[in-house]
Amino acid sequence: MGVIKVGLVDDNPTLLRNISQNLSIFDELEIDFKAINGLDALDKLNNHQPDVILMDIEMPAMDGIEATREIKRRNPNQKIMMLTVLDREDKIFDAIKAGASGYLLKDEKPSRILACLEELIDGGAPMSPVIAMKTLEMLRNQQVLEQKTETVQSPETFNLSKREVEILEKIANGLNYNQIAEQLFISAKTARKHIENIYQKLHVHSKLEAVQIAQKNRWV
Amino acid sequence: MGVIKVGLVDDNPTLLRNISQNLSIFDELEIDFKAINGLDALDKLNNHQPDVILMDIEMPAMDGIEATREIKRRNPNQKIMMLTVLDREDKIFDAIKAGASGYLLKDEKPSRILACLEELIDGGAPMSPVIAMKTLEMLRNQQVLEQKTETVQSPETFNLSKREVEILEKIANGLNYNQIAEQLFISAKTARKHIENIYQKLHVHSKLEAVQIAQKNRWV
DNA sequence: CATAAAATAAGGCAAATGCCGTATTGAGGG
DNA sequence: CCCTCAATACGGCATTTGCCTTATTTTATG
Repeated sequence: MGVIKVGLVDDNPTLLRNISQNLSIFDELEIDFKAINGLDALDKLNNHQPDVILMDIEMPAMDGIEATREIKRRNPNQKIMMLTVLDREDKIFDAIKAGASGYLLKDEKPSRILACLEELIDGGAPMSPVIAMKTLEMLRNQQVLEQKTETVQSPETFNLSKREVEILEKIANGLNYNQIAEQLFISAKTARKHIENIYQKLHVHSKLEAVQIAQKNRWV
Repeated sequence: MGVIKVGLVDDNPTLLRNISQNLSIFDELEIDFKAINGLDALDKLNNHQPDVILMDIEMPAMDGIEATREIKRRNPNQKIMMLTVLDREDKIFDAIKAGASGYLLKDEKPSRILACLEELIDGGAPMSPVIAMKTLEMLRNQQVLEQKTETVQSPETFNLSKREVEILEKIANGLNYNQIAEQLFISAKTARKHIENIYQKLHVHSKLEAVQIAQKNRWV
């Protein structure tokens, strides 16, 4: 691995210069380009191939999230690390969703930034401690949310036959007895009988309730 | 911050000794206790208060995931870091869900483990690069799943009045006209009129379809 | 092969539903 | 002050639905 080529994107000229100077003391990397917003970055990428882009979030014209999304769309292999003062959860979310592989706060020491850049190149996902913790929390919460909607039961639990599940699907599609009969090539009377049996097995008394159970358990 | 007290949990005696020796060269930490499985760890915790626990995953009697869950249940503030050779996604998932705040692979250098322990104590969530990347991927995937069920519209889109949404909720609860009328202190005829109006606005022709739209858009 | 379970079919009836009117009242906006 | 709209209310009617019964055929399953 040779010298790491870094692209810097930040709308604040002072910060941009500071970061640039702080990083340029390291022989392990070189500043490939500087951009002052997302659009500018996209433009710069036309004649630069940085190993990694350090991206601010809040910028005029095109913010870091959008820019990340667009850059990753054009080149999915481009490594992008968010470098920002923001640690708002929704922004972390959006950044990760957009394709960022790392997320550092601006108060990290230059040596630490260098270490993180190397980790990123190496296929890792370096994050500032606070960010990493929030990421885990998001993951945990999402899991909890999914678990709530769990407790699904299979049709077999209710002794529903294959045909009855099929009928249930038709009911869920809003069809009436005649339409169900037509689609399944049976008489309307038979369709109704099936549905009566379904009601008994599910302990319900209307299409509406039957469909709700079907949907809750993801049979439809 | 004084010396970091570390609890080690691993069923492999050789590994346990190796880790212990590798870490004991640092003055910044001390080995508080060693345990050979989850149950043993729980027992040891009765008379030890380590700052952090380094936990293996695959162990007999009680594995690291279960042990983590139980330890966090008893003391939510206990910091636990998984230290394992496994990097299977589902295990990472489970470990995070169980309450682990960090996840390191066993091939990390001792100095790196120390740094991660310090980061953990500091409120961070240190992870080996591969793990961190997988964590992000999981988060991204979950997001994508949630986005699919998006495209929700507000009741206002359909010009539904407040009362009509209220009626819709009752319908979704499986009530018939009379029951709705009772609960809202109006006549059954009025309830039916409301529902007729709802049908027109939603372009549907049955309770079932109306409720499905309501559920799809999360009005209920 | 026997037997049970599932799928098919039909008749009948009361209640619920969907759809068509009309009409009054009160609140809010131009 | 007028006008609209939401909310209230009622009558009628055709259709759908939920529930009851019985019965034949097909399909596993031991």
